[in-house]
Amino acid sequence: MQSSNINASTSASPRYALIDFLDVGGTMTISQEIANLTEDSGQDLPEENVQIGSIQGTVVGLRYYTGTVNRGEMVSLVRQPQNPYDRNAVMVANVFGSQVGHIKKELAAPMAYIMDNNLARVEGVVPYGEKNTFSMPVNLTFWGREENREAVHNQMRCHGFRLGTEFKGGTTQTSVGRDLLGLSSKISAIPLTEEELKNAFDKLFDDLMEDKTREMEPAEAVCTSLLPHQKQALSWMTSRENSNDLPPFWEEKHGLYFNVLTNFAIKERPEKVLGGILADDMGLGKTLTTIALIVSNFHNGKPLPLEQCEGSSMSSTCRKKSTSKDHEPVSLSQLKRLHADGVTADIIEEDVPQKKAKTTANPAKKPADTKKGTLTSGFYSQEWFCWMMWTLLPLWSALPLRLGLQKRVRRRVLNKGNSPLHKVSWLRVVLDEGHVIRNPNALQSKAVLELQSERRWILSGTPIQNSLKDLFMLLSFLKLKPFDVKEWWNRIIQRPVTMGDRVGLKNLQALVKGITLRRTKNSKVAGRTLVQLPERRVFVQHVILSEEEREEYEQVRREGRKIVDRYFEEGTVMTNYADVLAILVRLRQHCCHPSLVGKYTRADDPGTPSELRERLINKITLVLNSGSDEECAICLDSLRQPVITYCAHVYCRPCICEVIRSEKEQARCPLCRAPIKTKELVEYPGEEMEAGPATGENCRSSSKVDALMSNLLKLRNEDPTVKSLVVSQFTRFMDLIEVPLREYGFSFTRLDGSMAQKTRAKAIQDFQDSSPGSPTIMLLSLKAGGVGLNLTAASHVFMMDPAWNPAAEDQCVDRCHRLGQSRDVVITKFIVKDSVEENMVKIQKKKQELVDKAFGVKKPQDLKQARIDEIRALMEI
DNA sequence: ACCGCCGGGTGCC
DNA sequence: ACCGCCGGGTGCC
Repeated sequence: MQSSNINASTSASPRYALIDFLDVGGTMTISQEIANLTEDSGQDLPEENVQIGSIQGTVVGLRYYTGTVNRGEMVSLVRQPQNPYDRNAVMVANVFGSQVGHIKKELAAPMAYIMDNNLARVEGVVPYGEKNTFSMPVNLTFWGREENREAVHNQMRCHGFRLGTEFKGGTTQTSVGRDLLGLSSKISAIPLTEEELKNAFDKLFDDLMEDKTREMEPAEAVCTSLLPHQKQALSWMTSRENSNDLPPFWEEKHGLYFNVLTNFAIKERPEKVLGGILADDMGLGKTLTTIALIVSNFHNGKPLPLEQCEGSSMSSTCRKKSTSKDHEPVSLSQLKRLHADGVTADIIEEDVPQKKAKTTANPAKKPADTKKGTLTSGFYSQEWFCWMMWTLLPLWSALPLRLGLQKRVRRRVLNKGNSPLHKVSWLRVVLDEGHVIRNPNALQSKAVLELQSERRWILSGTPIQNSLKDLFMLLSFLKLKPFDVKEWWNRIIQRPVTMGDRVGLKNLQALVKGITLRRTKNSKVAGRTLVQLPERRVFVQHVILSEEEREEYEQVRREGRKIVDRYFEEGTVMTNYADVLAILVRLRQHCCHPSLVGKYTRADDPGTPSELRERLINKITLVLNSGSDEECAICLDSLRQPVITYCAHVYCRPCICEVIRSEKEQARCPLCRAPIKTKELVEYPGEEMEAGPATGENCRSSSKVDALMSNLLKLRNEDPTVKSLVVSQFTRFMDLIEVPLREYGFSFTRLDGSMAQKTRAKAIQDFQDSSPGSPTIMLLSLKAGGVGLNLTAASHVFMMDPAWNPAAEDQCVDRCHRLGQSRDVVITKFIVKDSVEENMVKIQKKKQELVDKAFGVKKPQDLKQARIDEIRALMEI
């Protein structure tokens, strides 16, 4: 190709980020459990959605602002405490955030009080007068907790206003939404029953594939051939990226742009929404399809120009592959080298736009083009990404190498606003396993929303995990206006739908359909299911404890019960939830192997009262030994020099000390905002503990280990080539299992969260190797068995201990029960009889039923009660 | 007239 | 704003 082509393509901002959130879906860590608890106490709970009253007010100052509204359109009310003319000022803004005016000051006074004290949220609708020059009426509705009703009414009365229930004359109804079904208003006024709503939710993401069946061939550089459904996805994704159409639900009408869902109109053409949600079921090849998209759809629908690679340490490889017809895959060692001296270096060394690449391994090719902040010179991280992925295609099993990169990216992204990733105008940002951004409070979610990009994709098999709320962040990331702002999402979709509003539900369905492609393994293309996987059978094997084990178990249970009983008496179960979980972990560990339960040595610490210290050490020990590779919430890496704060959150010592150093006296815990001090950090006693049970005790077996071994020996007798995964949540349990594996001469590998990427990749490669003498067993920590991992060499899975989250187990099994698996997969779950494990299984089932029943409409008090009931059931109280 | 009334200037918060 | 409000001009009928 001529150099002019290179110019054209490079100046067109060739950038990608494929951001992988790998640690999803694994076991829940204790802190995650707690985070989930608090997550549910958000402000949009039904109990806070009581209508307190309504009143008509006045919007003034219209002539000073550009924001306009339509008849019946919603407006938002925003406090302006810093307003120099009136500290009670309440600003009125339209759906697009443009200011329309202010609330008249007499009314703003009581409103300010109510809003500032969180007595109620106020929502506005303009009933008429939208064309007025100076002021317009606004119907204000106050929403809040029942207990604040009196206070709100009083405050309004003090200022001479009386809140009513209805607006006289005119419509209370906003003109939001089109009656898509053509239902008469009578029918649509009948709210949906809970049952109907549940059904609708179940089906919300069912087979969103009609009209999306056109296939597209990927660019030549994609060496793996795509399945028909993948070609369809590629075609759909390409059309979503290249479309010059208005974003979903927008229409042009006499020079104005209307949103058919909301009836909102604006003069300016709404920004394009290029991208969407690829929500295919696990194992259908979402990532592969996306990589095909990256390679096939660059600018103007043309493939990525491979010549860009020229001059880099990778160029020879890339060019050879792209020009010659035989797409011989690069070797693993080549990839490793690239990983080591190319990409990693680029990302670490802040290669920022407008600057030349400094990395010696990647000499800059052209001077930087500083226009529009785009980046043309040298080999910056983003180009490296696409090259890495391209070269990886024929070598799909080398995926973990790529994943190693993603972790760095994730950490980078978190360095909010300041990260090199935030300074780049990306062509495309893809969130692999994008549902993890569903918590809007999480730093990673906030950071990801800040990324500048032309095209955005979310890949997720489970776009909605718990409730409708989960969808909000996804729309927010996709910048699908106005749903990227919480208030509008709540008012237009979430509240109407949870209150059973039919039009709201129709709108939601249209919304999802317009931006989502989803197929399941059972979806049919031309009468055939997409993926024909071998069978998958699950057996539960009950394990009976030996007399000695039973005695020990009962003792631990009695001790735990004593503590939990006390919490119940005090009514402090929820405040001591972490403690209760800790006790449960001990019991679960006992079911696996008695010596799993850590004992700690008490060291003197003059700074901390011994009782507190004991409790804290207890907690940190459990966190670290839960087998779930707890991360430090600051650096997001595995914990190094772990310490626990008085508020019971665990961080790396250097990380938390840095926080305290920079914030000084104001230092607060990043997770709970409790004040923290350096001298109030309690260390993990560490090594002595690890060494503790390593002697003598380890030689002892356990009933569960025995049960596993007899299974493994039987299998080996029947067929010595059969490979198995042995999965546990406790890495130290895996240590203990290694002993008899060696004793019986099994060749095995191991994969857990603490392993470096290099050893990880090696372990996977060894295991997947089918040559004689290769390992037949892989010890796999549940957490490490995350998305993307390919372990199809195994046809047997032994789940050593039940997880709280059955989905995590399923996902782990999917590592081997996926494309490429030729044998039937047999899953054996070991459950200790008459133990906390049996109770866990019962709760898992019950929980599933509950979730099915109350999807999206669960009440928080029920949830809290459910947790307490769970604890009761687990502890048999 | 320390008022009323008139009519011009003016205008969110 | 085809309003309200302000403050200056003005003043019997």
